[in-house]
Amino acid sequence: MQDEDLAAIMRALGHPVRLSILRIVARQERGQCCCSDVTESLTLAQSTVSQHIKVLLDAGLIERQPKGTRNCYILQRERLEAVGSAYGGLIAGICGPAINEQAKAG
Amino acid sequence: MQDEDLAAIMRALGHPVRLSILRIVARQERGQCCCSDVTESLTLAQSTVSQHIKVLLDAGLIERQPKGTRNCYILQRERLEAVGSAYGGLIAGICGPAINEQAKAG
DNA sequence: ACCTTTGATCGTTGCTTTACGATAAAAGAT
DNA sequence: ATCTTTTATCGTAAAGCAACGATCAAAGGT
Repeated sequence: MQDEDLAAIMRALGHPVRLSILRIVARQERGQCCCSDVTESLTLAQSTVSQHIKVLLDAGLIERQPKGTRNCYILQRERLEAVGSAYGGLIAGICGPAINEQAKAG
Repeated sequence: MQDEDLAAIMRALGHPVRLSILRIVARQERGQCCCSDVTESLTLAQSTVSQHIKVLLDAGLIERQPKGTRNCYILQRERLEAVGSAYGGLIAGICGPAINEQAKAG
């Protein structure tokens, strides 16, 4: 994963409300999924929640699934885990091989 | 680590230039450290770089170390790794126990 | 004592984000 | 066919961010 992509995802994760939304989506996933559920759990206007959801959608962290009159969302677990790996890679490339600076060049 | 803190750090990591700065700091750490080094490696004004550095400082991802007329920066490896763990915890709490929704309540 | 280097900070400009209410479209219910 | 529910989108205001040049303070060099 490229720096720009990782940064974009980090930005998407960089708001406490959006972390909450991820948790809410995860929690309710097996019963119904949600969206007005999310709005109920947060003291925010529906339009605001919808906007946050869009950010998560654009980052590929959740997926939309129309279901009748409502839109359900499901976690993109693989993507969430890929972000973890990408970050791990960044850290490894930063914290590990910092011992010899030539490592990057060679 | 709390959601708000994690989100704040994510936001700090949410800009490609700042990821680059982390890399540059890591690379040069053992020789001199840097700062004008960073500015040289990036096609950005010194003030802009300084601003990005401040964001990383405030997030606790690097540390300042005055050295004569220049300011050197060093990675806060533990913090970077703590972020990885915190994210891992988030993922685990989200991707794992989503199978039974009662887990969170009980 | 003076000049230079380094780098933080200030002030500004333009863009993006966050929050809101209002509106509109799609699906279901009556 | 009409009404309701759900939710995305629009428009907007306020706050925040990213980039810049200019400036100022601190440390070293001459």
